[in-house]
Amino acid sequence: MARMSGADRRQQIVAAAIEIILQRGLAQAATRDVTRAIGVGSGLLHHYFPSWAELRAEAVRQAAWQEIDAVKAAIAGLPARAAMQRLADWMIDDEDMRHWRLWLNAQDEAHRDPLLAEVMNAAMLAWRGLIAELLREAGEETGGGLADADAAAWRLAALMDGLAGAMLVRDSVMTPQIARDLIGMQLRLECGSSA
Amino acid sequence: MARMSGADRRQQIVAAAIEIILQRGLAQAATRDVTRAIGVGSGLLHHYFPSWAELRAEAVRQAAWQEIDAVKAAIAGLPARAAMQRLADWMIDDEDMRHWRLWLNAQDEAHRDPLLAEVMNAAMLAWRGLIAELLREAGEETGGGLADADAAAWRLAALMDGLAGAMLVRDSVMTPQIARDLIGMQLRLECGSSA
DNA sequence: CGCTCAATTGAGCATATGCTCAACTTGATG
DNA sequence: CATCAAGTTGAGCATATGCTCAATTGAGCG
Repeated sequence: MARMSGADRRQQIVAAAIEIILQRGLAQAATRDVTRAIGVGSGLLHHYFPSWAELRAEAVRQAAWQEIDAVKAAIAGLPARAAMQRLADWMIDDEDMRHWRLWLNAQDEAHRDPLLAEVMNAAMLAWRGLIAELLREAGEETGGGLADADAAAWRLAALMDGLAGAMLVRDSVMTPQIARDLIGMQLRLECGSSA
Repeated sequence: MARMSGADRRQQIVAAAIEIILQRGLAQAATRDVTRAIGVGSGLLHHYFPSWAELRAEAVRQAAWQEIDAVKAAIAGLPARAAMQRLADWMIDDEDMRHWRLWLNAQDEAHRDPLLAEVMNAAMLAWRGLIAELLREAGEETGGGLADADAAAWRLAALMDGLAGAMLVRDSVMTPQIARDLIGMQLRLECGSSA
């Protein structure tokens, strides 16, 4: 393969790793898949990442934060209530459930891998923080409500995780449309029945 | 190993497989772990189960239904509202999250394994059915409420899955106590604020 | 006793994995 | 041009996996 600067190569490896992990799952993805995908020797991967566990964790970290940033960008400027709905739609419309596959897979694997646990705890914190902030703003818009935005954010985040998990099972009866409605109803339960 | 009847041996293998899967995770559990655990040759396992995928699916099936039956037994006779709370407590108090580990791991893996998908779809249907039934009964007790018990059951089941997923991540900030409170609040949101 | 057949064995094959290391290539620098 | 460090290679080791198959064991039966 052509020469590359260290930083570029490193980033290319991470990007390839994300794709492979999406295709094979965290547990089945292998270093060889990554090196073959970008056409480099196996030694090169280990030159930039001492172990597969570290590359894997870095791949999940980048994928997770890319997703969080993308959602932030998608809701920027919207009033809080609309932003909340937009956020839910964004998660549901996700092509082929790309991000959910990685997110839930990583959450599951984080049970056995300390590096992944670190990454996921940070990402989950940011994710709930984003939701909580929107809920607080939405509460102010409506004038009254919302006793505990953090608790409501926990419930909404967990609900979305749970519905996504159900959606991911092959031949599941859970569809994006049903999920959207269930989340919408939850929003009304949490914020009061306006809108 | 001592001789055994076919049926007994088969069941012993499944039981051992459940333990191994709990320890190593679905993706990492191996036939050798199972045969070593009960001290039999590798050929014996394949005599009863043509492939690891089938044993694995059978193990998950039995574990899932054992859990559902155990919950049913634990809430038998209780009034619906109390039964709902008991069900939630049962899921949270689960020692070392044994059942949740297997449940969420299987749900995640069901994305790549058609056999597991079949098993999980059936188990999830029964699980939501149990919750929906309790919610309907609880609605009658309280006299009024509960517009859509099936939708509420979806939300409660998904919420529990999501919270359990968060709890499973190493060093997660989610604790059994917080989860219990969040589920309790969800129950009040769904059923109206009585109790 | 011998017969039969289900239960059981375990060496072994084909394949896969993470990671090492001595050697090679190449661009920049003086 | 020579030098040198950084980028890159890939054969190979140790280990692990699912599964096969010819051979062995042993309980029950006439």
